[in-house]
Amino acid sequence: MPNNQFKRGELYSFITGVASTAIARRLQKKFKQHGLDITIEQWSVLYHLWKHDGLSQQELCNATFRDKPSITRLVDNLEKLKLVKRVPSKEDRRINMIHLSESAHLLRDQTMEMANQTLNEALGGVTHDEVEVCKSVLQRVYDNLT
Amino acid sequence: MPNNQFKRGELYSFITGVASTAIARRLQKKFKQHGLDITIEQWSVLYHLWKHDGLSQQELCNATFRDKPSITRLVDNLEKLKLVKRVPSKEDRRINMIHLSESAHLLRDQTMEMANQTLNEALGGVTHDEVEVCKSVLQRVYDNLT
DNA sequence: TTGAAATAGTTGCATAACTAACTATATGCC
DNA sequence: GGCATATAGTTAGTTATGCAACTATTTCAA
Repeated sequence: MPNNQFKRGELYSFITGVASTAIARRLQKKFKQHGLDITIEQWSVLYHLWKHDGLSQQELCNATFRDKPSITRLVDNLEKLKLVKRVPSKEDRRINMIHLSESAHLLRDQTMEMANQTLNEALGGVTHDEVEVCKSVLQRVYDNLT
Repeated sequence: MPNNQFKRGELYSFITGVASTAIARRLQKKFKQHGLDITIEQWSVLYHLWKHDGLSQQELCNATFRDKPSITRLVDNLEKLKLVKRVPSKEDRRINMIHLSESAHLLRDQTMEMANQTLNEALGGVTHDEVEVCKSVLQRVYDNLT
């Protein structure tokens, strides 16, 4: 058995090791099975644009917990796929507003259904309250490290 | 408020967005502030070797929830840093046993103290029970997806 | 015993992440 | 007005991740 020295490490190892990649990988696999060839990270950006089209890159950074270079490249790749378009703001020329293309809009329902199905599967046997505690813990850990 | 269609997406987005990279990167930043210049992923491998030296790469895959190429490359980089050494098994020549170097042993106490301190900080205001619920939810999500 | 299947590990390719350094535009103080 | 500072976004360099295809070794069964 590990001694006390390792207790915190267990939790860290668990949080970053389990939750992150397992869910993402599974979702991405499902996407591919359905002929949708985008990465889970690209999906997470589209996800926020589906909720609110025309977000700036900085707003996408905040929404997805990513830094600016990460969003720059994700938007690059989404533009290559013709799913989004950068539109410079007229009020503030430093800002790019990211707009969904027609095909990105069409992708939405299909993708949402698939994602919800997979996430329901993943959350089988977990109560709503437990989910809330889990989210709360993760949020506080995140905030504590800021 | 997002409509129902987005409820699961919120959770997914939260778990993978927050827990995975955001927390890991912030921990890594803290490590760096304390003069420890290894990545959080390298640390997670060392962490398991500190508990049990001489694990095979496959055992490290299981322990860290990573695939084989990831471990191959992490071990590559740890070897470059002279922190570990691959030792072929005599019983089964397919297997590499990963052994800690002297400097890796020396790193241990210093690192553990710092990691525990940082992780305690990260878990400030979170009760033991909440942590247990969180771990339990993540474990079940992981199991559901396996 | 020999050949198929399983297992351990590596390599190539693509995407993504962070840091640091950079450009361009906007803001605000003197 | 003009210069310092802040903000939005990009680029370069390093590390990490996933998948698919590969080699080498072991196991097992016809």
